[in-house]
Amino acid sequence: MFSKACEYGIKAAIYITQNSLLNNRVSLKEIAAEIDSPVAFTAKILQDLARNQVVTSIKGARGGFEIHNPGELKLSQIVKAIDSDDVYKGCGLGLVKCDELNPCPIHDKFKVVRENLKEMLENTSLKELALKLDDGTTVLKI
Amino acid sequence: MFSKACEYGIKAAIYITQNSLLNNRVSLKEIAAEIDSPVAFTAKILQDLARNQVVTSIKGARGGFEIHNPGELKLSQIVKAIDSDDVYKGCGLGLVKCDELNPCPIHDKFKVVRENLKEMLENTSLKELALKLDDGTTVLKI
DNA sequence: CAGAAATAGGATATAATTGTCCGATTTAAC
DNA sequence: GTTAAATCGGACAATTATATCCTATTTCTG
Repeated sequence: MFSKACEYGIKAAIYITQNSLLNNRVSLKEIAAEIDSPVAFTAKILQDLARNQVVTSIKGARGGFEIHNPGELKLSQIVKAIDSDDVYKGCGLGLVKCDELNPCPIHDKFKVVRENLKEMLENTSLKELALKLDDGTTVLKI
Repeated sequence: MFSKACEYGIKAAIYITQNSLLNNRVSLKEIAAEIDSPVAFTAKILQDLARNQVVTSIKGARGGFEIHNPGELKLSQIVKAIDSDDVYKGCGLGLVKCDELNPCPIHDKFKVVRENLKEMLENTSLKELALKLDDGTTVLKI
């Protein structure tokens, strides 16, 4: 469904949020360890998210990553920044001009799924996901 | 959502079905032309689908491809054969052991989407999709 | 039986994704 | 100011996905 980069990006954002809610800045190394991802690859993804204003990066000693608007930040923004919004907006068969007027054969059936995914991504905030980590009901690795 | 190979596979299966319903066997070249896909790559995908008993391949002159059970054949079987069923069964964050007991943070929300996709793929027959091509309400390319 | 038309399948090429390495830069702390 | 701890960013490597090419094999047709 999502690329590996996007999976890492979501996990990283959730972990950063969990810590930002406690006013706790986290480093790349710590993030990668906590979400079980390759450090340098995760660095690229976080750079990308920083360029897209999803996370705030602070350089230098005691630097790291923060998320300032976890309640307003939605999963859709992360997915869009990393994978593009084709996953929840594009045609299921990859047609470029698939729409109501010129639909592909699975258009109607796929539209429901796609809308469902879109709503889910647009309505899920990073904050609510981080809180599930806080109360120990969910995990980020294994 | 699906790989390119899977998109080609679905389109090919729909086109083959449309013709099999008319007792019309179709060749690789014709399929590739009709769904606008690279010929040799499409050949590999059709081999794969043939190995998985999704399509029947007939070798030799006047050979080609057929689908014998379009009413019973579901999209899920094609997706599973080409992309594996992880798309509609796996964890949204790629965790190997994500389940009700040890869920990832997006587990509950993603489960709904995944189930939705799964139902759609398992309930959609190739026959019904081919019929939409027949009546001209849908297209396979552009 | 010979020839042509078709799929099968192995080898290879190209592109995209995933992952690594290292030097440059920034900044806090002493 | 110097040093250490960070991110940044460019170059590279490995892996997977996509795509092509060529030969072998099968089978219909004449």
